[in-house]
Amino acid sequence: MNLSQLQHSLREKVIETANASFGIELEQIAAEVPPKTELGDLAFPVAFELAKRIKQATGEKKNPREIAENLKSALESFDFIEKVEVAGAGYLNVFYNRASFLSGVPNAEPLPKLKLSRDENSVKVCVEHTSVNPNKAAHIGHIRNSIMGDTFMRILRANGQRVETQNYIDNTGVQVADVVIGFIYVEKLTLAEIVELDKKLLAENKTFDYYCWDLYAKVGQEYQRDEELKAKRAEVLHLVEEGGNETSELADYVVLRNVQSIIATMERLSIRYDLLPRESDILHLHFWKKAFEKMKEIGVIHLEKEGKNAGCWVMPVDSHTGSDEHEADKILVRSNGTVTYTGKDIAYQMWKLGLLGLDFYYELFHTYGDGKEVWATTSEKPEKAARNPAFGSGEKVYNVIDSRQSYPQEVVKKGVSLIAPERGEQASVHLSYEMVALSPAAAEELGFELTEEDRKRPFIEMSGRKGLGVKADDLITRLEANALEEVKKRHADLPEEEQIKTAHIIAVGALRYFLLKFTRNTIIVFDFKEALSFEGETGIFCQYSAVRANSIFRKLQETDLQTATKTVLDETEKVAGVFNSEIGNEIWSLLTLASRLEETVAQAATANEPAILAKYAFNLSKAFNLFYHNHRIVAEENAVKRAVLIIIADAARRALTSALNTMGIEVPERM
RNA sequence: GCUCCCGUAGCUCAGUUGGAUAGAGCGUUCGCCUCCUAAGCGAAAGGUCGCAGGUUCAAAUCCCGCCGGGAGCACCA
Repeated sequence: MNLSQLQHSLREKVIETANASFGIELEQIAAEVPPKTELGDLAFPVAFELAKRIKQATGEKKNPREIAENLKSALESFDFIEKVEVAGAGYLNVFYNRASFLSGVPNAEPLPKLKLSRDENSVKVCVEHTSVNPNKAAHIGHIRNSIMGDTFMRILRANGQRVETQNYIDNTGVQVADVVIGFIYVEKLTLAEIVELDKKLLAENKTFDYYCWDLYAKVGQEYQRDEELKAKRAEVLHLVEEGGNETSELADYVVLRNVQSIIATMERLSIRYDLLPRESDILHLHFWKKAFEKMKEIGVIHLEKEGKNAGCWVMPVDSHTGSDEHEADKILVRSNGTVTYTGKDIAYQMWKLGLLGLDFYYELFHTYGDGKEVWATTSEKPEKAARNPAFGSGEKVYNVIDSRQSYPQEVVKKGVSLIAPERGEQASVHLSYEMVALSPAAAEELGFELTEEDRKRPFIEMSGRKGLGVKADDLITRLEANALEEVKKRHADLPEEEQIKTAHIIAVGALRYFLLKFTRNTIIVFDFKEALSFEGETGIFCQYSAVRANSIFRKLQETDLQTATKTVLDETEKVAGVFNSEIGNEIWSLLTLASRLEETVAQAATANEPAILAKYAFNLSKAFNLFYHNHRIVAEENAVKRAVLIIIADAARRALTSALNTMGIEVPERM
């Protein structure tokens, strides 16, 4: 029996007993972890609730402690239970039998459900993340999106679901058009010349996406003083959308190179994709037309006859009240007959959920070093028979998009649920998160001049248009360099290749943890000092803790773990003695924390909150560091104590390693 | 104007479906490497949980009203 099963049984028993003894039917009862180990392993504050319910039902006033005493005996009969105490005003505190619990630990897999992720029968869900406009390099804000999405994908997989990861490519948007305008009208380059430029940049060790970053900002400035240039946007945008012309060919190249860059950047952070859906294909394959027909058929949208929305197809959104400035209705088709972004998004969301009745064609986009493939959508049926896996049709779709998009996401969700009420609103999840902004100091460090007013602001929003932001590759490179310096200090004897590899793992751990430790609706005000810190609550702290744990087992004989397992199974009484000694509570608390991994991963999944897992990894690391500091396993002479310590250290390192892997953080050999 | 988010230690943040003495990291002060890695460990100082009401045996958490900060509400994408 594992911990969560035990908890479940205890809960059931409490509910059953409450019904039998007092005739009260409890739906769900709270179980919590007591604030201190001395207070037990699990607490039920259920007696308070019962006292209230009894009073309501019979008018009889009962003391919560008395009620708790009644429930106590019912729980004590369980196998793994050492004792049950009534504490405080009426808490029911449960103490597990430590020795018998420990004997079950060595056989437990750290994340048994992890294996199910390859099960073809498990539920399939889609997670869309990254979706950077392919007109420039990715910055730290995009990285938050990708790390959030990638980690959430890992959490879902650890919970046994099949997950398809999609990175949406908006290749026909204005941002791309802006950079295209920059190339054609500002830089006055042809496609052939751009290709040449690209090669030249490569030779100079510069990158195309960085060049576009600067060009995009430059175009933004040009727009401010050149109205004519700005007027070209609509024309260029139209050509790009239409396809099959010189401008769109140029755009295709710009998009391709930027997408390649973004994928390379993300791979540095261990982030990969299954599919790159392209907006142009949604247009060319007329996804919207199909969705539009369905919406008209069902009557969820209507043609506005009069008023300022006359001639538009609109969908009512009841969560928004209308005003003079803003209508309560959302326009999906403009009076000129073209579809809005939100309209397209509804059609696309339907495809993701397998509700549209249309599909893309696919082509191989890229193969990662280990053979894993990324596919992209296309509009044309490929000549050779496609050997791509089936894409889309998720039971549930998670869109990782920042909170500023909450309103359009709500409209999409609403629209889809109206078309397919059987799937409802819960099929579409907007995994929203707050933006990453810059502290005024960080903005100045990047060379931006701030006004007095700006300096007083709590944060400065990043802006691709202004070229203001911390580029992802720059930050990763800086973290790697700092880590390498430290690794060289500590492990001068290691071959350089190893040092670089270690530094890379450390840098990824630092960055991923940094962006995961904040809950989703906290605005991250980026500060270089904090982001580059290698001490305190960091990914490095967690990695270091795991590395130390592993170093214990490097020092031990290979047979020591087996011997310890046997000892723990055979010497139950002596093991109990160890737990009853003065170190008992401390080592036990580490063990129970380690055993809570599975529960924590599940919690992170249901709460849609990766930060829960990050906090867990940090707390587990902290607890292990304390344990490591207090006990010398290798030198321990008492065989039983040594065995207990070994089993606990092993449980802790397995749980920690799994937790970190679920966050996409590796544990290096040495650091 | 309307909707949503935030306000917890000097700073940055956690705080489970309401629960026991409100926690962590950084910073400050003071200790700890003859010992499995000091990227570590320990100790001290630091709080009117924005303000004011309400519900409850119990409120940082739920409700109402204020105050302060942010985002969104396009025939833009």
